Amino acid sequence: MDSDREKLASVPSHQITLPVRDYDLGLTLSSGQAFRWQAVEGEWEGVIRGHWVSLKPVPGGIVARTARPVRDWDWLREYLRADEDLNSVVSHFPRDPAIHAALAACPGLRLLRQDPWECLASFILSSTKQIVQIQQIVAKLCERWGEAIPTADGDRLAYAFPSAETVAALEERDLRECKMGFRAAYLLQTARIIAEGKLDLEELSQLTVGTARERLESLPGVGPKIADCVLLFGYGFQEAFPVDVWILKALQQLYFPKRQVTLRQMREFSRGHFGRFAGYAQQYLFHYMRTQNRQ
DNA sequence: CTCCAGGCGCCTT
DNA sequence: AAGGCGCATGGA
Repeated sequence: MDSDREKLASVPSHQITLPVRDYDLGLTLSSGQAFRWQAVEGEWEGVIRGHWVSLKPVPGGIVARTARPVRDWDWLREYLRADEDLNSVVSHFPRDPAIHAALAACPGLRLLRQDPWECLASFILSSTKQIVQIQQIVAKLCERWGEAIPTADGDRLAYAFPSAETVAALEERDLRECKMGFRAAYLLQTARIIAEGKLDLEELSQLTVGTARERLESLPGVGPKIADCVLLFGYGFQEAFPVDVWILKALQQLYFPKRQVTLRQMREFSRGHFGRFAGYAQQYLFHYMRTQNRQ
């Protein structure tokens, strides 16, 4: 019986159902950690490590459809962190009113585990841009310079995220065509450093979070905030706590309503206060602030 | 029209 | 160490 199931599971297929709970797929994919997801008729279409995939929430799980038959679905489980137990993460949060409100405001919000290069490049492009605009820039970059890949419906194509080597071979004006402005030079220089092997992105996952952060911050266009985003969303260093303008507002308003606190002091405070899964707490506070601000 | 956006690098104190 | 400013671009 079990061996039959093994055999069935290893047969290449265009579809799989991943069992998950406490998982708001739409909220997670549109929460500003990844920039390539599009809502199409109740499903979410995107590209993960060169696989076009469509995801649909169903009771008790997520149904994934691909263009080509797939034997090993680990890339998808890893990306969605499908095996992570949200309750055990939340149990490590500090018990304060701010976290409580943020948790209540966005149940089922998750962290993704993205490809490090795509994550790094995307967040280099994120500085002083709104999420919608980052999505547009990344879409242009992929359409213009990414490899064309098949989708589930015949003639329509999707595009992979261009590799560091591909970007490194371009000129700055090629990148500026994608409307990324002054970020073009940063992306190009960073791509060349990686393509030349001067920094090994694969190796970073084996370092301590502090050393990995130092390496990332040595790249042009990568400061503390972007480094923390890459550590959190691309490598799964769950203690990383990106501090951007929204989080600054959130911490100021929720934890220091009486006195003005500098960005540096906020980084200091967040390191001590939020614990092992600080990155998850950050994502909840970030999204909480964004939704509050909408009205 | 002005203001600001999931910042960073460089230049002053 | 800490603060101010310019940087491209587009949406509100």
